[in-house]
Amino acid sequence: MNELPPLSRRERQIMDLLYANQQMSAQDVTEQLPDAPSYTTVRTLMRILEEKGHLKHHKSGRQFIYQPTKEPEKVRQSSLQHLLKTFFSGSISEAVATFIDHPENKLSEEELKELEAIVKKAKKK
Amino acid sequence: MNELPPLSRRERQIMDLLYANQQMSAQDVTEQLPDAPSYTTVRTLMRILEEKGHLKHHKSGRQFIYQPTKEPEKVRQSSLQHLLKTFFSGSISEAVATFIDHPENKLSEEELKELEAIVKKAKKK
DNA sequence: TTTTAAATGTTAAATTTTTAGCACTTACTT
DNA sequence: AAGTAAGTGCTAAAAATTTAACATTTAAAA
Repeated sequence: MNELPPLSRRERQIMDLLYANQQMSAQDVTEQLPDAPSYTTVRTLMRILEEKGHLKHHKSGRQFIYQPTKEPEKVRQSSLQHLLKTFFSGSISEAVATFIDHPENKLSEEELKELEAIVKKAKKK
Repeated sequence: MNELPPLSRRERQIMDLLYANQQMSAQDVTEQLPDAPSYTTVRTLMRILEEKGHLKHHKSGRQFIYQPTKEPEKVRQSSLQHLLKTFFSGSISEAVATFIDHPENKLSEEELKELEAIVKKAKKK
């Protein structure tokens, strides 16, 4: 299973929003979509995404609340892999280095602690 | 400047290859493209990408060698940002954690060292 | 319970993307 | 220098994507 064919431009934009927000109505998506088309259009696209198996929905009041079907963990993992392969020679540390290079991105206290823990744990092996 | 409209499916696939490989002929791309169409088709797409300003080329013998126009550093940065925002609540450490969770991804000696250095440097501030 | 506003269902046109054929050019080979 | 294989230029059809109008249903309000 898995290995659905790649998404179109709009489909990708919509799925990205859904992954970031966990669950959204067509309304929500319409509001957040860059260069948004009409509400009707967004609904059509989301219905298609559901037909293709990328989204599912349940009802809340009279509206449909959509969410991604695939396990977030797996999608995160494979998206990260793809990014690393495409832009960072597959190296996670190179990605972190790039992140920090950017002046706007400072590590929060919390993130720093978490990174330290990760490094410590990895060193044990 | 910047802010070119989002790429189509095939365009995205091709640009990803170009970012991963720095420079490629249409031949190279045709070989590596998933579910590849004909060589002629790939050439057309790359010409379009050049027209849109995403690629440039120079000649080598009789063939065109293409490469991305935008500064790799900027593209890396913004792709990483987008991924973090979409899948990791914007947190780089969460991404690293996810990376490590996956059994196949162990940190190489080198990567571990680099991560340590990054953490150390960040702690100074 | 009736009304009504807000949702979904259905359908189809417009546009963009994707595809590739054929003509032409050009750098190698002999 | 002529021939040829390997490339590019140009063009257009086919397919997929993107768009949205209009009809219908449905839950909430009066």
